[in-house]
Amino acid sequence: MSVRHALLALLSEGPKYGLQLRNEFEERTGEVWPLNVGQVYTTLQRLERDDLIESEGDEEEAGPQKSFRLTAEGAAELDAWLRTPPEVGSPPRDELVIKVLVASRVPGVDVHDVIQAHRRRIVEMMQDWTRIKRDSDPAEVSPALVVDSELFRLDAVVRWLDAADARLRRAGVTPIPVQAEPLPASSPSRTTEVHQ
Amino acid sequence: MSVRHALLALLSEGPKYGLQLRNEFEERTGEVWPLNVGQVYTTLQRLERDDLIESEGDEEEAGPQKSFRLTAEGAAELDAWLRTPPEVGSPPRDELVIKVLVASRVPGVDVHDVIQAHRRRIVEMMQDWTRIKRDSDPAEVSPALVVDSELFRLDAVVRWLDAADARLRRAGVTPIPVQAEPLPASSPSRTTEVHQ
DNA sequence: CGACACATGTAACACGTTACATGATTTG
DNA sequence: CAAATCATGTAACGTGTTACATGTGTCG
Repeated sequence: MSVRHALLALLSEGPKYGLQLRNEFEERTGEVWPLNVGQVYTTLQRLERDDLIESEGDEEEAGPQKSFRLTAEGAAELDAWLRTPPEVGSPPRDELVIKVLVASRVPGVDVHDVIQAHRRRIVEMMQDWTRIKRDSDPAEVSPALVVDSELFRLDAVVRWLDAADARLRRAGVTPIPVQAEPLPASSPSRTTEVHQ
Repeated sequence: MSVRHALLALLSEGPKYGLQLRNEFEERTGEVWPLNVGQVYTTLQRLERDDLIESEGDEEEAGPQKSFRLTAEGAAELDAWLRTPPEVGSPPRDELVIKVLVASRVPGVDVHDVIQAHRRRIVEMMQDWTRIKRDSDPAEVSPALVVDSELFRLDAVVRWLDAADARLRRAGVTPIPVQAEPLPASSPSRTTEVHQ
């Protein structure tokens, strides 16, 4: 739902058209979050369908640069979105957490290897973002905020990986050996051809 | 893609059927991440279509409890997923970051109010999760890992909100006043009725 | 029997991504 | 004029959500 409301917010400054909205969105995020143009148009269609925006086609009938403007309903929706923090509920599923949870029970896989491999990559990413932050214009606030958010997020991931590693060691989790297969005594390179 | 691979991982322990997969998934996440049964079935269909799993319908033709088992291809896919850290690329769009980015330019909205309102809610959530963690069985590793990940994540959000607040103050961002409208001298309670 | 849980599906929808198609306008 | 860029759209696909429909087995 982020794009939907982001478009409403951009339109609160005045009427804009599709490509312009995409460009301004990417400007504000310092090109870190590219936004597909197609999605802008389909989202605009849905917003117009829901009467949150109107197309500025009152006098001029068609032509390129089809502007949209906020309706009163749209302004209210935007206001509610900005002021209302998210409800308490189930957090979104985190792929890395699932990976670690599940890795400890997959035969032939060592969770700690998985954790360390990911930890190394996350640290690399943090170095990349730090470099980007260092080389960027310090006067530009928005991109700095985006990079900051990513750095804080990745830092939390590293901390969690360390905590998870420790917790799993404490619990004595050890790799499950790969199942020795009932080989038919021939064809030794078969892996999972269980079709009898 | 998390569910897809999670199902592969669960199936790596042996053949399972739909409902069982959902139950085991929720068991491991301590009911924090509920998983819709419908999604399990559609995901299983796709996995079978992609030859990553096979249905165990060799002898018995139908009946409830339709089991699936990993194919060699599925085992390889699972292994690759577990060992391969994510590619460096654009991080996912974060709704809260977009909200803050965009709030500073919406007329009549004070970013700092938005930030503080969200900060309060996040702290509340952290207290909730801490309570859940305290009241849960310390021997159960998986749920603790899930709760930890959420606590680390929320902590990072709070830190970012504080950093963002400071950065925006430093940059001297102040609220944009609501546009005084060209009123028709009557009906003073109109808000956004721009239709002339 | 009737109600309830188990078990498998399907339909409709929202959102996101990539890719392609089509005009209009500018510019070499 | 031809090519590039601007601008608007559409199509296909994957993933996720909610809700509904349908059987089957068990238990009071």
